[in-house]
Amino acid sequence: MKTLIVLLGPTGVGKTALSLYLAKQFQTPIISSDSRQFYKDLIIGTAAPTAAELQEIKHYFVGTLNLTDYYSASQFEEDVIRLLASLHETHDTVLMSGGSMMYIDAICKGIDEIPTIDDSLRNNLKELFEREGLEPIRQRLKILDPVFYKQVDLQNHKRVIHALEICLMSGKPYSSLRTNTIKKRPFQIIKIGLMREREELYERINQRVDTMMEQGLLQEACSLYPFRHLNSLNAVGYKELFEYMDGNYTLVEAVEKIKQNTRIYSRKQMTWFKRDKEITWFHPDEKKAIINHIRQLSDPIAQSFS
RNA sequence: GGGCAGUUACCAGAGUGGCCAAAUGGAGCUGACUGUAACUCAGCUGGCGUACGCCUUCGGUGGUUCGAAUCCAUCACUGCCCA
Repeated sequence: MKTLIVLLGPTGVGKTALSLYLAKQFQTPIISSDSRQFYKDLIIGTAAPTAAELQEIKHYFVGTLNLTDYYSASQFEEDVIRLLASLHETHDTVLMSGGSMMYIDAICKGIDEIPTIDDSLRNNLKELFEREGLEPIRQRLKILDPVFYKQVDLQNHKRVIHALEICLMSGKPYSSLRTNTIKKRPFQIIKIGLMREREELYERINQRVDTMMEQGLLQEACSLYPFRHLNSLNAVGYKELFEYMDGNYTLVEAVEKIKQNTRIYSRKQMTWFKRDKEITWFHPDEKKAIINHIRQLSDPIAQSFS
């Protein structure tokens, strides 16, 4: 039985370090499921694996995208599933590591078929929203997809607009495309969650931000300033420094904001992961226990005894 | 030493007699989330209780009043100005 180990957890918990360790133990390459490490220009701010680490272990999906590239959880699903099919020919076990919740779910559970939205349609609705607010968009959604209209959070403009986009793009109600089926994968999935005491996690996050600044995060952000409006740069660590460059924050305030927003992000990740009952949780230091757990689940002989 | 301004919940900051456990923002906490998701959105945030509610708060103390965060006196502290 082929296996995919999914290593996940909040940002700063220590996924990268452990992923390198597990990759060596199990002789596997690493697939990144960190949606911001995909971009080749986001290095310091995403705490991407170092050049040395990338050389030591083969990584996929690290630094493969341009900032202007369109990408989505659905494309990630397609790309990773195809990649896994070929990796599994030579590896029984493959490791995926990262904290992007929806991207992880796209691999483990699959995501429904939904048309990709044209730029022109996207821009039209964006303009409408900026000009007249959300209400006209809600009203159109109510007509085109009354079912979803009842389910959405009507305050959440991103969801409301997107739902309407899909209705217009596909000519069908969005709700009719939402099948919510979990796709069967031709491999076994072992989900390992990493967790630390909150205080410990926050300390690591704060410290990591300081380290990023020492490594030149400000310069990295400076060079990306011209691209600040791209979605890929709507990311913690960059947007705060852009605010500083605009004169809205002092540098000290910006750094403090990065720390805060990283902590908030880590909490959102935990909220998402908490409801996934397939995850087995460990402290990152429990290497032996993690290895045993994986061996037990992936080794067919051990399995027959359990 | 004299004059003026101020002291409100974790922080900032409204409120100047009843509608005040006290606006708003931030932080914190909880949660939602299937395609731009490190996005976006929601709830809670003095204590106890599911709730009607009850109890303890607005620098300290003492008053006025049916009733005070709000008025008066006084003490303490902080800031600015004059000496």
